[in-house]
Amino acid sequence: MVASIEDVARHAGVSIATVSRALRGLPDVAAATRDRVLQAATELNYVASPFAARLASGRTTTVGLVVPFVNRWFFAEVIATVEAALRHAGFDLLLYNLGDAQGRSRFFDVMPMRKRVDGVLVASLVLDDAEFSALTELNRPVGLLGLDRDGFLSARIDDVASARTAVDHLVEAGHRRIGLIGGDTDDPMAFTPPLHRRDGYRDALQAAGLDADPGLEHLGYFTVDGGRTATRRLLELADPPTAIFAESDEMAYGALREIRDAGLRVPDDVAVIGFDDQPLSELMDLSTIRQPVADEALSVTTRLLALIASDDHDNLGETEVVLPTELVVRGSSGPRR
Amino acid sequence: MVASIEDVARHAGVSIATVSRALRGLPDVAAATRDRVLQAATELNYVASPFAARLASGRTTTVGLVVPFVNRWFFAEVIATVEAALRHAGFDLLLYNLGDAQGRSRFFDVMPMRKRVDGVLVASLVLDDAEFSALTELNRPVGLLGLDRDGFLSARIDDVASARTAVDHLVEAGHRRIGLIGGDTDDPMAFTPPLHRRDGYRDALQAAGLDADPGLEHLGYFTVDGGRTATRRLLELADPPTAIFAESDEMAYGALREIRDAGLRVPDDVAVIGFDDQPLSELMDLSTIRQPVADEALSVTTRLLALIASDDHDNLGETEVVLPTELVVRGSSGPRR
DNA sequence: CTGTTAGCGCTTTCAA
DNA sequence: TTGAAAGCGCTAACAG
Repeated sequence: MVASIEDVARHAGVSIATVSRALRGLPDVAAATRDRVLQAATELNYVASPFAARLASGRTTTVGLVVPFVNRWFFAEVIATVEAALRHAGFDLLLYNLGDAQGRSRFFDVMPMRKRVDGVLVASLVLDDAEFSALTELNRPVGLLGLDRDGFLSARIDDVASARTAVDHLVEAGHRRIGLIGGDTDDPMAFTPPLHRRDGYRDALQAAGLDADPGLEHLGYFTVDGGRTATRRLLELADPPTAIFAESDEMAYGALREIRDAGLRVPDDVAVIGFDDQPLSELMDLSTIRQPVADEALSVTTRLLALIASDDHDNLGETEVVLPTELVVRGSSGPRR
Repeated sequence: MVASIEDVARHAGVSIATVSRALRGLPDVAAATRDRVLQAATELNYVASPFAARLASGRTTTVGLVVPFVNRWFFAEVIATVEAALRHAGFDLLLYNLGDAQGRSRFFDVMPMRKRVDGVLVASLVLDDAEFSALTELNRPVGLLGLDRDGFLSARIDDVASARTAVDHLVEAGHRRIGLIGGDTDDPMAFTPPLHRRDGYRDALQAAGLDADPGLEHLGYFTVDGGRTATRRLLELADPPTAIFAESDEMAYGALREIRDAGLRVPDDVAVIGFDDQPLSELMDLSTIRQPVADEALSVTTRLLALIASDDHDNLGETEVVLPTELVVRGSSGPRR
């Protein structure tokens, strides 16, 4: 009922091999022949069965994208960008969402991507050695997003330096007690930002000659509610901070709300800076660090596709790309009064 | 280098047919034989090549999910839910993001899903007859999310009634001039909510005996910025509304901001109600209509998988499921002063 | 430039 | 309950 390559061959009066060549745009096909094949294919509404092609060629024209979340801003942007780039290149996108810790261990255990992708993209996951091994054993090019590792393609921002920029900004505004709202670095679902942004925060304090006060660091779990709770704790301190650095905009939103609910003003009583520059942050008048998510995703996807297309999968070319971030100063971080 | 079914057969001392049967859990395999095969497979770290299996069986164990956006709350929730359900059932998720109008027409033209999925899920797209035909011609079960149509599985909420509930709520609070911030119903990327929510708005006004004033309806394009702009227009009216119904929470966020920037208070001067109940809406103290996105997505995915598993693809069973929404009253819609 | 042919690695009759 | 064998619909030598 649905046309196969044989139907097209018969229709065009050529062999199936010629059909295959013509349709894939291979060289060494006479223009006239190619036209005839193309027309036959169109008339029969033919498309090649991807599975037969994959089985015969060994190529899957599919890339697996592994993410820890899909419904968070950063990852949604990544998915959108990668999907578009793959579609453009004629590749399928197989999406793998790890979900929770259990899903994560099952994933690396079973490796559902085995035998079904030409390459893999992993977004912002803190991977242990066993997980890197599992990835390597796929024997396919791997691209990392938001982290890097020797021997892997990657694109990321400098989270440490960027966080430091954020905190430096608060320091320059005259703040001496600066709170941190971060992610859980021990979480089995840990992703990369919490680690590095916290380091940047600590670096900045040290550089400014400020004491690191563990009481000023609270967990916000990268959620709005987490940000609120952490802020409440910070405000309850005997000597509360006059400024807060939240490792994500979401947590910063929670902070803004909690500060105002406490009857305090932003930035006069407490200044706030976030990280990401989500679209809502402008609305919230939130100072933040802007990161070029789409550029990161596009960079590593493009290089991954090139690597897949090349015959030498070990010649990575430009391996580790670090993209610049930008301090965006808005109303939430005005100078200290 | 990587084990094939033959290696397992040799290792277990059986034929490849038996390996195939044992590994897929088919009946009529002696327990002892099955154990031997399973052990051999484990030892060799064997997994079947999905493409060979698909070619031979005709089944793809893959579902295509078509969305107009991936980085909006509703769709991100849908993707997360569908991905989890498919993974649980051992299915792959092939994600198709339409992107823009051009991408949309190319998509339905080329139908990249052809020959690669067992079923299709389409989320909140306003489809024309040609597009429905393209879907039907795939000859695969199709599930619709956020819309329905005769002969297709679907799960949705009642957007008309829900919008009416929102506007009724404002009417009951004493409002007589109620603005609408909606989506573009003529947009080629139109998705379903704008149409129905506007109808619900108009129904509610009519039921309350209020005149429909076209000047009170503005486009917010389902974005925060669009919501701001639309609100500005509404506030500039000679006789501005005392309440605004935004067809999405995002647009409502923009409205809240714009109202306050104009020096007005919410809800005393202008009340606002949104639609969706995104996580941020609680933070914003935004009244809204809560819709059970995950339930919708799970409902249609489950039924789609059942349909795929059944041999009679025309026996849809429970076809059209409508899930309840809930009015969530928060601070943005207090009684009119 | 084009055709012939041998697989790719499974599933599925059909027989035993 | 198991095995033999015929495909599934392509791609990729190889030959001409």
